Amino acid sequence: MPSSPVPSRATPRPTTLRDVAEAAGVSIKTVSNVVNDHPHVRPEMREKVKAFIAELDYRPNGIGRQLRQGRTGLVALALPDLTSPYYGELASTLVDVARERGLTLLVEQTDGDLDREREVATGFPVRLVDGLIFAPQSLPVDEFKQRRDTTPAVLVGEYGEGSGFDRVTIDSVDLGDRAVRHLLERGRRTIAFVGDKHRDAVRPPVVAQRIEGYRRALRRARVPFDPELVRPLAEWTRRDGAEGATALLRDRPDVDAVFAANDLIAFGVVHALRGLGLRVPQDVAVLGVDDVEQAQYSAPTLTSVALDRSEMAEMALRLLSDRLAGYDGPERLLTVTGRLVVRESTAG
Amino acid sequence: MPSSPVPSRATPRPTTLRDVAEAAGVSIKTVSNVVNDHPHVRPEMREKVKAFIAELDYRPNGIGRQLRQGRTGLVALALPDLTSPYYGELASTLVDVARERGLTLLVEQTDGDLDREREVATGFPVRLVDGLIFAPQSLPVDEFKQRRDTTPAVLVGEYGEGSGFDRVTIDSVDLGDRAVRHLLERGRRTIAFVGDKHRDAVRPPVVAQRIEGYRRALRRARVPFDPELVRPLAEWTRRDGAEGATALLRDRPDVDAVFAANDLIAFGVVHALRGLGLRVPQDVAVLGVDDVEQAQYSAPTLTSVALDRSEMAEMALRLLSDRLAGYDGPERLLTVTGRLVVRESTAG
DNA sequence: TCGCGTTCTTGCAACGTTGGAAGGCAGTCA
DNA sequence: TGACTGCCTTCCAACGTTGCAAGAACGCGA
Repeated sequence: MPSSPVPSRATPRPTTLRDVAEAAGVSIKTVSNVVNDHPHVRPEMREKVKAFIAELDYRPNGIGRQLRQGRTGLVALALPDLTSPYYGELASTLVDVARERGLTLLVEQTDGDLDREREVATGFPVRLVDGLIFAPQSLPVDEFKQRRDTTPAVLVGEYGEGSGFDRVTIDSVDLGDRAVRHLLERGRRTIAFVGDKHRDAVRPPVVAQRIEGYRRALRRARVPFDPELVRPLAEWTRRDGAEGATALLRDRPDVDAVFAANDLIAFGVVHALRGLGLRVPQDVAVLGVDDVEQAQYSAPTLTSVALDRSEMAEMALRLLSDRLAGYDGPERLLTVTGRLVVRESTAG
Repeated sequence: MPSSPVPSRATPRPTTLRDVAEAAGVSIKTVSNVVNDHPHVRPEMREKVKAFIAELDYRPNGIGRQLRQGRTGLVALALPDLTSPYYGELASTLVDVARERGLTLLVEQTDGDLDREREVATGFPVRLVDGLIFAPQSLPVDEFKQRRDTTPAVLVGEYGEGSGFDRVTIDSVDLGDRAVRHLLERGRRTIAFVGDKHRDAVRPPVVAQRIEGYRRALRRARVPFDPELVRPLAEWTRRDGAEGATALLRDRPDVDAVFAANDLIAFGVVHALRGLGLRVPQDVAVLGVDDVEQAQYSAPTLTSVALDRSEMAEMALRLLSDRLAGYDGPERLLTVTGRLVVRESTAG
């Protein structure tokens, strides 16, 4: 009994070079030459083959091509969390810039979790990407240094000093200094830092640097450093920022300014202060970092230190592209500096 | 003269099955059997090979494997923009859910641009992904319907009625109805809709549905529909929301409530009202859609219609996984309904 | 008519992997 | 000792593509 050939709605086998070649009555290689605009094909033949390509909707199979060429055009982007506006905006510009360079990003979220970051550093269990753009939070630098995976990697963020890898970094000491100097200039003297963090009893570099900048500004202004004003948070979120501010004001009702480690924390802080009946900026000034879009629209609008995300994206991809193109020199470091954007939350 | 064999710091060729096989003195296939936990390998041999795998840091080359297996485990995610909190949060959960299912997402941004969306629909010029999750904005459904690419696709959002594709959709008529009913219940009568939009003189379905819900609620309450209260915006952004609100209040100083098409617009509206010296909610109540995280922390906190992003992500990946697993039935539709979350911006 | 160069086209091999079939070996039983 | 069995290992082919080398067709001049 002949099997009834019911045409399936299911994915038929996609068209391959061979199909086009057979249809056009030429060899596979000739079709390949047409697809890749290689010479040695008569114009009329070229046209003919192109017609068949269009008719059969042939599109090269990336896998075959990449197997042959040894590269995929894929780059892994590993960052803590796409939902935070900072990383979301960074990822967004990275996707665009990568596209311009003919690369496609593939996204991994680590949640800043040590194990997940370790996996990323070790290398994905299956080799698929040509490169890695990585924004680690918890991973000890020494561990990353011993990475055996040989695909080029670019580190983004304050993390990675001494790792030997290309980096796009932020001068967060300077950033903290500028932020706190601004608050001091506005006459504030009891300035809290909200967003201290520890991983295994060590401050991640981003935290250490922002606190160092904070202390540097205080020192210059001869305002004594008060450890009680440096407030820890479990996570840099609005929620924890709000909780942290509530605790801060219970312990130290005398604070007149808050330097929040990022804008999300700052939003949480403002929210909590409002709940406590305190006015921003009259009673307490608040300043954040990242200058996320929302900072221009919050009430009050938020003073923040802006970091140029598209510049960072450009830099990261330049570093990576050079490695992919074979650059084999010593690691390179590009640094972004913050720009203070003054708004209502620190007025007066 | 012998060439000096300077060990290059450049990417050495990664370890392959062949390397491991040679090192261990067995055949390639035996190593492959060990890697894939296949039978017919003596335990001691298995251990021995595993030792060499670890020593040489062998990890299978994804391309070779996928070429053989005909699939990549990659899924393209095409959405307008990662920076918007709604899409950022959606992408974030999609990435996580996909990971659980052994899939990796590869991100494309369309900016809601017709040409970019057309490219996505047509299929990427190089075949690389097993499936597509797509949130279109501008593409006419008829055009998508004629898509020749045979990789399974799932549409996310109000878009896609009659396309014949699997969809995860939002009941935005119901959503608009609930939102406006809430405003009516609070005694508001002059309710504006901010966020009308046209593409080629046609409203995208998301807009059409929210406006229909708005009108339905008015009709039920016997409040006459006033076209002047339906306000167009070029983009659903904070900036345009603010501009739209300014224009609205100039034309119609009598409005007592704004139903914003999404939360970003709502933030812009609140910002503009504040600039005009109007109080929210006393003078004008404001309500948004999406219930982004920030809605809980803005001042005033924002009433919004929540959409369960993780439910949507689960649904989208379930639909897609089934197709990848060979499901070949008719298209399926899963619908998410909104949940009103009442906060300060519509109080009193 | 032949040889030669040019232009176009084809065949072969290889990238790294895995399924299936075939091969080798040791042990068991007659 | 030989045949058989079962286990372990190897060999072969194929996935779709492209670089290289070789082959075919053609035109032109001698």
